[in-house]
Amino acid sequence: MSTLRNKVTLIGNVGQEPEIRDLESGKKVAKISLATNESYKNGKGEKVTDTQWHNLVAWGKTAEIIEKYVTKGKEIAIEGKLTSRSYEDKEGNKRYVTEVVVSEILLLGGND
Amino acid sequence: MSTLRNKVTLIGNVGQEPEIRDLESGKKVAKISLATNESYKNGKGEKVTDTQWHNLVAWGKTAEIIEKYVTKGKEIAIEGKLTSRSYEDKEGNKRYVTEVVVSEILLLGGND
Amino acid sequence: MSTLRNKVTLIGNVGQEPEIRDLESGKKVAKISLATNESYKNGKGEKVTDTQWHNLVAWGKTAEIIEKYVTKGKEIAIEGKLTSRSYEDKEGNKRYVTEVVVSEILLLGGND
Amino acid sequence: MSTLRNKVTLIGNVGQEPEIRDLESGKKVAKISLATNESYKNGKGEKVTDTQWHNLVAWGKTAEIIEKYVTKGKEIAIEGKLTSRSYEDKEGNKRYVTEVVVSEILLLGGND
DNA sequence: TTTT
DNA sequence: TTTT
Repeated sequence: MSTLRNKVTLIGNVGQEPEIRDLESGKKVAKISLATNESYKNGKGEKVTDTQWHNLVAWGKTAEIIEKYVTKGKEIAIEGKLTSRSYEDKEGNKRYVTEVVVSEILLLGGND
Repeated sequence: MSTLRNKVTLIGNVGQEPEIRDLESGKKVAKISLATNESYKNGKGEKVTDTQWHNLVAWGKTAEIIEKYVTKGKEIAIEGKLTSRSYEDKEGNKRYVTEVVVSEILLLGGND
Repeated sequence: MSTLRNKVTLIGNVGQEPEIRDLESGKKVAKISLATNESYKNGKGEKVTDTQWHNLVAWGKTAEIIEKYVTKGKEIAIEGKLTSRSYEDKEGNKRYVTEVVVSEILLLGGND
Repeated sequence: MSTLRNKVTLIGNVGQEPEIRDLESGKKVAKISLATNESYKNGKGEKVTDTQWHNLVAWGKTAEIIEKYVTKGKEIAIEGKLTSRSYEDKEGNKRYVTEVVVSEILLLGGND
């Protein structure tokens, strides 16, 4: 499972309460919507903010850590892999979803 | 333009000839479809290959390097940012596209 | 100046007040001693902490940001390059120093 | 063993045949001297090459992969952690060594 | 939908 | 020398 060939690192803020689901296998899955914010001056010297939202998925042990410690607004750092999958929507159209499968998570700010 | 908050690193093979477009501004845009391959043994000891395809976009100078040196099949390493944008398709449905905006590219294999 | 070929990312705490020097050119240099902490359970189930100390150097604009915002104890994330250089000590022996030349810095915790 | 807090990624060429040692425990250790090359134009428009040499150490399974596949001159990508340790030299002076402890290795060039 |  |  090469992490060198496909690696995503994000540092940002959690947009909503993580969504936790229990699988039949006993394993957990956690989904997080993560914002990465970046602000810079544009050509006219105005401050511009660019926010990107990312879909994160975590399994097993990482999902359990998220369930326990990650809440809306928290600043976290994650490392993972970029993955895409397709599915058919209700109208039978092929849809694509891109997600970051989280392999490691770090709680920043040490506060709360 | 913080690269620390949102960073993607991919090492893989180019799936097709890069698509180059000249913008009215004189700038170039390059699009690449990149495969990252990973093989591992599954529970039964069978070798499984998982290929992820990624949409890359590059602007300006990076696009020019791609036009000159990157061809189908080439092994490259890239660094960039994970971005998503939405658009409306012909039926007026909102569609999402996730792309990696390339900030740096490395030609591997030292061949040719 | 390829960042892809030589990249270091550290998230840790600043051990002492950064050392700032003004060069004759008007440029600034900042030196930081950064601790990265990692704790894990050893074979006997005991919690072990492993702290690594890193020598960081930053130039110009990055040094100015450090002078303004970085203080002892702060949690920061940095990206940079791994470099080594040698010098002769007072006894004429060749000594080696390894430093991380910082290209980007992020102040974490958003507090203070 | 957080990889997010302390991460080094290097893509470069192996300077000499890796040095392999068998430990009493049966485990192997591999040492590699890796060059990362970077070339750029200086102020006068002259092409300058800056080569950095890095000390890599790998244990166990990674060391075995190195023993089998890595030879002088090979282009490899590695991921690891930045570590320093000190020892006393023959004259009783404290010396510092900085090494990258390799957690993952990738053979590039797909040749041989 | 977060945060500065 | 930091921090949890």
